[in-house]
This record gives sequence, structure tokens and C-alpha cells, in this order.
Amino acid sequence: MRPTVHDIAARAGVSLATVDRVLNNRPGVRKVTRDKVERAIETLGYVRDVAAANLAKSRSYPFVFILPEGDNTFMRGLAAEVEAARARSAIERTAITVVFVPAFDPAALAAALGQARDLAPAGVAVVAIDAPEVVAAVDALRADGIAVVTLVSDLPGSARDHFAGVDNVAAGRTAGTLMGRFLGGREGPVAIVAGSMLVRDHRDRLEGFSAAMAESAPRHRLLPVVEGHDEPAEVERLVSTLLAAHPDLAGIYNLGAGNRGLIEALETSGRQKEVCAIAHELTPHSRAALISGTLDALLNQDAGHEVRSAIRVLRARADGLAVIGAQERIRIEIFLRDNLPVDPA
Amino acid sequence: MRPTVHDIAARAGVSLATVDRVLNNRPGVRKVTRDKVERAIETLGYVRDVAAANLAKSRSYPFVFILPEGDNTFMRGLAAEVEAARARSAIERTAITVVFVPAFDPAALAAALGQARDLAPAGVAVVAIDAPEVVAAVDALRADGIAVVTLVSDLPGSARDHFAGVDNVAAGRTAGTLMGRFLGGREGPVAIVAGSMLVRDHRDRLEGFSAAMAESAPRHRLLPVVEGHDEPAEVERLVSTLLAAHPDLAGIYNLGAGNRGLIEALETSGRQKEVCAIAHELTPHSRAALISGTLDALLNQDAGHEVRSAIRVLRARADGLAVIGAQERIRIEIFLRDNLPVDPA
DNA sequence: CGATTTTTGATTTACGTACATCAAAAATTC
DNA sequence: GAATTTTTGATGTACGTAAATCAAAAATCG
Repeated sequence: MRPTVHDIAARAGVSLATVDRVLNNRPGVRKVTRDKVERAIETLGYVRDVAAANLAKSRSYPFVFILPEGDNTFMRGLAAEVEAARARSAIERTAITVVFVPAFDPAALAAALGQARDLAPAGVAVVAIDAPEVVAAVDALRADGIAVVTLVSDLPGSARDHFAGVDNVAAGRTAGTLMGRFLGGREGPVAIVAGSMLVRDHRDRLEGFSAAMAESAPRHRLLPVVEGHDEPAEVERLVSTLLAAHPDLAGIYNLGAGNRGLIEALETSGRQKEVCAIAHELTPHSRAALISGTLDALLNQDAGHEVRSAIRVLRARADGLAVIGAQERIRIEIFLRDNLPVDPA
Repeated sequence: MRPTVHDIAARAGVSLATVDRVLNNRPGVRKVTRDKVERAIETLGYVRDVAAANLAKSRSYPFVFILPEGDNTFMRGLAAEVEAARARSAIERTAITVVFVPAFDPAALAAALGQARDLAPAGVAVVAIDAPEVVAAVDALRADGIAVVTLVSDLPGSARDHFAGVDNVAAGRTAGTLMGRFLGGREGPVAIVAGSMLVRDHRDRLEGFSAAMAESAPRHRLLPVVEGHDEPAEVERLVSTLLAAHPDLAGIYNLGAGNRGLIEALETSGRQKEVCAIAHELTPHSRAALISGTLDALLNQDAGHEVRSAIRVLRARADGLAVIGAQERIRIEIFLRDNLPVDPA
């Protein structure tokens, strides 16, 4: 049977109250006694029963999640995952408030962070935009002792506690290597579609992709990046224009959202088999396109993992505990039509 | 504030005892009263506090894990993950016993399953070997009401509750598609190295690989499968022989363990860049070979995920709860040098 | 209707920890 | 050695649920 505080008290020859004082380092214990108790804890291998402790404390963790609005499928999926976490909040003793802000709008985001601060939560998770006012708002939260985790897109230069997202330079590199190898002997330029160079994750992916392509397929020319603002309709126009302008187009890398537009444009052109297309995020649309062969590979970050990781980190920070970095690292998943999970993410 | 049993009692106008009877469906409650209580539960949105419930029940889950012996890195990693779970057992209320049996030995495995039965655990997790005596031993456990989960390698035809591992046909297909696309315009046959056709996972991978290669690279001839029994030394001999016999070898797929032998043979031959090599399981050796370019891609199943999933499922079965299949599906991870996680699995 | 069975209420103990209070003992100071 | 401060003990309550007991009330039966 697992040792309890009573066992420690007996073993150390002290009272329960003293054990409690040591365990929760309350004052009023001589060092000799403290040592005795700590030795007993050590030899018995006592581990505090967190469930019982939380029950006794009736602790709760109020968190705020700030997510972008818009009909981008990935972000909607992320919101759904936060909602799922909210549903679990009863048993996890978290109280999650979700706030939506206009996408790509630094001022609105900074304002939302300010309002979150007024709620005095234990922690805030935010899909960041890389702008000075956002950095300032995050730092203000931290100054109030509120834990902050960036989600999906990071905010380097701020005092955020943690980034719950993938290494986007590595993601871009992965896409570049796959593109280079899939192109094989083919000739022709490669196009790149981004959402916005305002967000850090897109800039990072571009950097990684360009570098890896230069290594794995140096003879392929990269066309200038076009920005589709993660809007399917805009992406479709851009890609159609690219396809028309470059009859020898060998590949397309969409490093942002708006895959519906990419897929639509490719299939309308009838060149979906000749053009090697790589994109991000597994959604019902991208999934179908991967199966049909319009998309050749898909990189993915698991939104559910990211949300759960963010919550774990926020809770740990709220308790003043350390975070095991390796355990919270979000993986870059590669999907081909053959290793698709049965359920759409 | 979250509702408790007291709130339900008050709302339904019954006593605490009656609420308890309904919640744990004990006998002695009229349907009218039961309905009243259930309506109160519904309207208040009551969710049982599992932590408090487990505390009150002081429930514990004794599990037995049966793993193969041998110095195969993946299996050692799996054992380490089980050990890590054992370390967490204090806070998770599990009591895990680990048993090691000789690899590829159906009789020994069946005997171990029999011994596990004598311990009367709540559940057993086992790396299965596809043999009739093993099926019989698993079915005997199930007949005793002991939950059984197969780990890594499945046992179809048995009464096991769940398989905590990847879809190995899909894994083989993934390898086949990657191989086909990576080969690009190259010519030459492709070799396949397996561990043993005795275990289901290897047979499944072979099937998937052959099918996908036939689709994506039909002109490449597949050489007859050779078996290396997951032993690095044996794999090295086999691969060296293959390399010598086929100067035009285009690719090698190692669907079993023993990557050290594969890597050694390739690097000794000096043909590691010409031959496209795809293997399974991320280990320090395979990781280094991926970075150096000796291996071109690596498929992986996360042993930690598998162990934790197995425990979740065993616990759910022990409590008579349903398992959310989609949540327990283990993904087939693809690693290129660019998306390697920072820490070796 | 009374007798019997079934259903319900009231109450208590327990799980392992947190936290508070007050008294008792020990150590320290003068 | 007395007065003071610090340390320790004893004890109780709380968290939300499980589980048991015994009495009381209600329903059912003959």
C-alpha cells in the first residue's frame, strides 16, 4: 500500500501537524525535526496524492483562451478543441473562458489581452501576432503574475512562459525536402502561397522551405511569395493566376490556410496530377484532396495536442512547477494518403 | 460553482442516500424517484468528481505487462516507457507488474499469460505472437474477466479487448509510397528485410508495402523477403549479401528491427547515398543515420503513446466503461531529417 | 384494515490531504 | 530559575464521493 502522511508521521515520530508543516513548508519547524520528516518521506517513498490534495484545496484554474475569428478550418478546429477542453473542465478543475478577436489585427489582440488581464485569470493562452503592442500586452500580463502561453504562432521577444506549437522553420524545411524529392527529375518553377507575413509562423515556414529547397532541388526556381490571407477565395484567384502564368509549374507549397482555394484552382486547371502540391493542416477538404491525389503531402500540427499542452503548461506555471520541455514539444506530422488517421482531425 | 451530490439531493427533493443509489445504480429506488433524480442531474449538469470518487473507493488497478526480451532497441524503449508508467503508478492508482519472455517463442508467451492469470490482475497488456496457444491463453484470461490489450503486435482471432498499436498494413503502404516517390526516375530492384513472418505486424507491413509499390512504382522489381529476426548482426549479413548480389539495387525497406545492421552494411558498402533506405522506429542509431543521409525516411510508432493508451484502455475496461476508439488510435509517424523531434524517442 | 414488503431518509465513517486552532512542551532569553 | 519565545501535538473541519446501517415512511398485498 502506498504511504500516507500518517505513515510519515509514525515513521518520523512526529505528529501529523508537523508533517503537514514540512510538506507545505509552513514556518515553525526546527531543522532537526524537518530533516527527520524529510528522511521519513525519502525512505518511505512518499508521493503526495495530488487528487486528494486538490480536493482538499478545492483548487481551480481560471484560464482565458484568445483565438482569431474567421472561417479558416484549422482555427475552427482549434476552437473546437478548446471547447472540448472546456467540457472536460469539470473534472480537470479548470474554468476556461474563450475570447475571439479579428484575425491579423494586432490592436484588437492587444485590447483583448488587456481585457483578459481584468479577469485576473491564472493563465492566458493566445494565438499571437508578431507586433510591438501585442508584446507589451503580454508582458503586462506576466508582470501581474499571470502565466502566458502562445498557441500555434509564437511571440519571440515577449516574456511569454511557453510556446505551444510546432517549430515552423523545421516544418518549412520538411515541406522543402519532400517537395525536392517528390519532384524527382521534373523541371519547372515552384510557387509559394502564404497567409500573411505578419504572423511569425508563416515567416518561419517560408525561411525553412526556401533553405531546404536550395539543398534538395537547387535547380528549381522559387517564384515570389504571394499572400492569400488564409482566405480560400483569395487563394483560389492567386493560384489560378499562377497556373495560367506558368504552364511549366512543377510544384506549389501553400504554407498558410485556405486550402479549399488551392484545391479548387488545381482541379479546375486539370493539372492537379502534374503539379506537386504540399500544404498544411489536415481538414476534411485537404484530407479529401490528399486521397484523390490533388495534394501530394500534408503537414499537420495536432490542434488537440496543442490545446492540451497549453493547459498542462498553464496549470504547471500556476502551481509554480517546472515544465518538462521535451514532453511538451509538438510534433510536425507528415501525412500521405496512406497514413491518414481514420477520423479527420 | 460545480454542482455536487448535495445539490442534486436538494434539487430533486430526495436524500443524499437516494442520490447515491441512483448514481451507482444500487437497487431500491422507484422509477418515479429515479427519474426525478436523473432530471436533477440533467438540469444541474452534474458530473461525478472522479478524483473524489476514486479517493473514496480507494480503487487501485493491478496490471501485468508482458514484453519480449532481447536487445532490440525499440522493445527496450517500450520497456522503459512501461517503467515510466510504473513510476507514475503512485499517482495514477495503478500497480504494474512487468514480465519478460523470450522473443518469438509462442509457448513461453502462452505460459507467461497463464502465470499472469494466477496474479488475478484487472488487466494484461501483451506484445502478441500470432499463434494458436497464445490465442487460447488470451481467451482464458478474458473468460476470467481480465481485460487484455495487445501491444505493438496484434492477435486477431482472439478475444482481446483492444489493440494498442499502429495499423501495420497502412504503415507498409506508407513506406511503399515514399519509396516509390523517392526513387523517382531511378531503375533497379528493391529489397525487403523482415524480422519474422511469425508476428502479425511484420506480415501486415509486407502486404502494405508490396501493394503500394505496385501502385506507385510498378516497374521496380521486389526481391524476395529475407528474415533477420530483429538481430543487428544477422541483418547486416543479409544486407551485405543483397548489396553484393545486386549492384543496381535501388532501395531497401527494413520492416523489422535491427537497423544497426542495415546502417552498418550500407555504410560499409559506400552506396548509402545511391540506395534509398526506409526503415522503422526512431532510435539513437536510426536517428543518426537519418541525419547523415544513410536512411531516407523513418516510420515510427510512439512507444510512450502506446503504453499510455494501453493503460487508459485497461483502466476503462476494468471500470466497465466504453473506449473512445478514435482517441486511442496510434498514429504512424513519418520522420525525415527535417522534422526529427529534438529528443530521441 | 392490518401485515408485509419496498422505498426512502438520516446519519456515520472513510479516502488522503489542507488548514486552522489551542494547548502543551521544549528551547531560548534575561 | 523564571519569563518568554519557539516548536510541537492534539484535534477538528473541510473537500466530494462511496458505502453501510438503521429507522421511518410509503406502497403493496391479502
